Amino acid sequence: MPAKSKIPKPGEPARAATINDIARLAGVSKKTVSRIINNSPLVRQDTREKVETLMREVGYVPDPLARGLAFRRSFLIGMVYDNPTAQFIVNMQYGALDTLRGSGFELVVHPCDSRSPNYIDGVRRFVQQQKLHGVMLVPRVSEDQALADMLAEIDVRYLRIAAVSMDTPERMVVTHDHDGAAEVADYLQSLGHTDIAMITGPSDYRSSIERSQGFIGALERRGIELPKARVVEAGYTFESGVAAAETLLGAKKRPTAIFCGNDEMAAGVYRVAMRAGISIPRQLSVVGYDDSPLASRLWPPLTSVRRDTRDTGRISAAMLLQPEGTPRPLASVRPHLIVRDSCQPPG
Amino acid sequence: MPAKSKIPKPGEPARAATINDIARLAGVSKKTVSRIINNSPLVRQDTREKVETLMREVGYVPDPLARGLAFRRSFLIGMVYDNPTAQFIVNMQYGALDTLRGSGFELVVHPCDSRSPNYIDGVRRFVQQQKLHGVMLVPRVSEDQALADMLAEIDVRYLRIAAVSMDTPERMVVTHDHDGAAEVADYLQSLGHTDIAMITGPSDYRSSIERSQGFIGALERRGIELPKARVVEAGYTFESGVAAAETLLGAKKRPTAIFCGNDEMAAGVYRVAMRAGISIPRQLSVVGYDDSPLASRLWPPLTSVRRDTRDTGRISAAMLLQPEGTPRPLASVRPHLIVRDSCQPPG
DNA sequence: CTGAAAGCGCTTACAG
DNA sequence: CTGAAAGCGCTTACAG
Repeated sequence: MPAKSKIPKPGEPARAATINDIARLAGVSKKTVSRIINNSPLVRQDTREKVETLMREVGYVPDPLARGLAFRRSFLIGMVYDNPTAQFIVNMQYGALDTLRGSGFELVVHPCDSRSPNYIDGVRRFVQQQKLHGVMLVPRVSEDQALADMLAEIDVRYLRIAAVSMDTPERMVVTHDHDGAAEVADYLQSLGHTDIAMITGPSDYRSSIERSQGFIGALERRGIELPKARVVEAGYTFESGVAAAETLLGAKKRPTAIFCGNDEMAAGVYRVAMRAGISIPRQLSVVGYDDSPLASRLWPPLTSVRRDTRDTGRISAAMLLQPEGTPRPLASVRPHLIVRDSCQPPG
Repeated sequence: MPAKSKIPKPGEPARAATINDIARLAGVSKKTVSRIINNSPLVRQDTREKVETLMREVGYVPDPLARGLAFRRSFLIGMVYDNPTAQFIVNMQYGALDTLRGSGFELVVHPCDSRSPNYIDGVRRFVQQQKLHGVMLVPRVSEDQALADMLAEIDVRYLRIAAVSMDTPERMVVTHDHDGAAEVADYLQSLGHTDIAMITGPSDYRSSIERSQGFIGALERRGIELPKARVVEAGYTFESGVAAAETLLGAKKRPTAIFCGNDEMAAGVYRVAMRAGISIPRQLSVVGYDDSPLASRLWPPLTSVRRDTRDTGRISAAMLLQPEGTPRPLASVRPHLIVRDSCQPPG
């Protein structure tokens, strides 16, 4: 045994306790302490209690760096995303941290550009170098099968948040955008609208496809057909919403209601309507998706589909912390319509 | 020496190279490799080049967990904040990651509630358990001297982003909110406004104090006095902006221009003006602060003070990566006014 | 249920 | 300028 001074000399800063200190003070081997840290059942109940009390008294917390080195895996959860909506990202982070807090795990963020050709390489380096415990994949990167394949190949746990299931249940949290959009269709139909339009997000986004199909399908079930000219694809941005609205509202006969694939594009519709002197909701009803802070800042306050992003983050992180191979049903979060003042029956 | 098989058997997953592999392949000791990793000058140039080439070929990256354990310090930068504005937080994260990317450091986020009595304890645990390399303190937590004192006491590097300097230069990035607000004053005066009002943020926020004093001081220098009744304190939120605007716009004689301490509160003024039938900018000029996405979504687009948050994040992270004790002048980012359509000369 | 030995992949003294 | 030994604080086989 190397002669190591265990007693800090007076005036010396109090060194944080280690597993050796706990073992010595409790009169057990460090292996037993390790078993307790890792919740092994192979410890007598009274031994466990004695040691746990001691750890609490001393304020002992195992060093994640040392554990990580021995485990070959850190105590970090990565969040990978490529999303322009700040509030969505922040809520997702809050949610993940709600469940991580107190668990000894921390959240490492990794925004990226999924249009860049080597972004998957960037994620791989991130995950491998940091030996991440698991990765949360947020839309739209969550929809990228090549990314998921890469992660599976290097054998790292990941969780995909997406509009529909596209992986094994233990790797998915499904947000049911289809149903959220269908609820909008039902609402507009119930108000009496029949000449309805939609501004969709990019057609290579799964969320966008689901919102469009959910909306159009539900209208059809209620006997309302959406002509091709009433569906305009845009880019989920304010500017693209403006352009799409100009097309739609510049038509000889204007629709009486527009459903937008997100709130940003709905704000674009507001802008064009304002400039053209079209009154919302008197002459035009508008619905968004996201229920972002923007929705309630606009005038009139925008009716929109809320998704509980923070809860999605909570659930996702919890699934990543579960012991591997835990069988479980598909996890879901459900959107719902928040009715404000941007719709009324057609004039 | 333990007999360890260095050659992976065929079919075995290729184990990542370690410092031992590099040392053996290069024919030097691992200590020499370590010196190269850590940029020690005590290595002959040709040795360095030979080893660096090898590392590149093999794709060797030192394990941050092992280095962290030996250094007693991780390769993680923490970002601590308590801020309701999602875009601000996200931009700060982007900025920090701009400089962290490729450095081997990663960003760990830690939102918190500075009103909670034990939040400082929470930050301490976060910093100590993860053995963070450094911490970025974003407003408003950056203004909390008790937090900074705690971090100094446990001897961890931190960096404070704040409206004015309140620490040693190597620990500060100053955002000069005073000057941003003064620019607004000059602008409104130049348009001819004399009956001006201000909605301030909370008086215990340094940013709020600086914006108020900067605004009021600049007006005074131009001969315009702001009566007490024209300055209303609010809470940096939309709702508080609505309440403050009701007070200001309900007065017998309305001001012709209102400067708001942030865009959220300016959106509140828009809301009240809209409901009261007061036309912006014809009957009322409005200016915000932040230049958030909201500013350009509102109608009319809001004139606002832009702060380059992403750049602030970049600079802050860079300062945390610098070798300790690097002398340097005070770091600054400067705000500037973005003129849109929410102001005109008083009618 | 418990423990002694070896190892995870690095760095820090200490020599030379 | 370079290296052999010991250590950072944990866990994984392997024994008992």
